[in-house]
Amino acid sequence: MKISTRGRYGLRALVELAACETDKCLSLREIADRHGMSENYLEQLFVPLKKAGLVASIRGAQGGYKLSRPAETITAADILQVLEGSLSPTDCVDNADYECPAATCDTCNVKSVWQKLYTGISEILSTIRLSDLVAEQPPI
Amino acid sequence: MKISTRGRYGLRALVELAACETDKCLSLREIADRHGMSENYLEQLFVPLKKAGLVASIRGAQGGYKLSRPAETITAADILQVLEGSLSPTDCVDNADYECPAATCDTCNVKSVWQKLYTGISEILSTIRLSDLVAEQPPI
DNA sequence: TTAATTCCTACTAAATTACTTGACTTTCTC
DNA sequence: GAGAAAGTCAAGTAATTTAGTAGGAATTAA
Repeated sequence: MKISTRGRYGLRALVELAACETDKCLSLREIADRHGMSENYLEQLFVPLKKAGLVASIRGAQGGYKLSRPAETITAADILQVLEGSLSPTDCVDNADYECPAATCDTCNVKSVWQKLYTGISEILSTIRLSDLVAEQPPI
Repeated sequence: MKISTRGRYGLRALVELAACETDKCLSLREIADRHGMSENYLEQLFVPLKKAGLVASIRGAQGGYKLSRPAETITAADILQVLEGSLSPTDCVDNADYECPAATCDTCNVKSVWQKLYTGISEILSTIRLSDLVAEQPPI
């Protein structure tokens, strides 16, 4: 039940973008250097983030990434959902195609646990906005 | 952010024990057969469960395992904590020995997210008692 | 005595994670 | 127009974790 570096790096990177002046963009190199991350690895995380419409890229020199929506409208749930694949603690509570071997024989006695956990995790993360995280940050 | 089979199998197995008559014990073979689990694998999960004082074993023929406390006093948090190692989504919020590389240079801007998530997960899971799960179960 | 069971140790195949490498494309600046 | 600074794309890979398997020793009810 650990968040992987994908989620951790991605969230930190997007807070960085959110903390930036409006319409200024940051290069992955800058973010990676500042946080001690691998630039190439971070690059891979930005592919799905861009595809999900959370960030926009500017190519070429002096280019980089910026948020594609206001920081108030992007939550930790949005980001982690994209980078971790899903917020659910098991496949059985969010993947319609998943066939639980236990479900067929009435032996799964704990699905309600995963359901409650999923709901709770989703609620918590969707109340956390990037703008909140920027506000928490100590001034540099 | 997925619960592994350790946690899933272990929780299901303990609900099974909780559903059993008081002071009767169940063998791992019975549980494993009923749930389509590997008996040897399940056996490995019961080592830490026993060490944590959640189950007691009876050796020899007609032996097995039973809960070592009433089902009302054992929560999903107790079990998952033991089997998953911890309920925290990152090492930085529960492991005092963990040194976050970001913390030293004030670049970690998201610790509050993991802290809130950890608190939420712990709260949810600690309100779920084995006795609740047994009560939910359809009668066989 | 035998069969059922826990206990214990070791091994292993597959998947996942966290990268690295390198070539290619776009665009700003000089 | 050249060169450098970026994003884009496709592979490869070492280390770790996961989910088991395998097999024997110790214990105990019948």
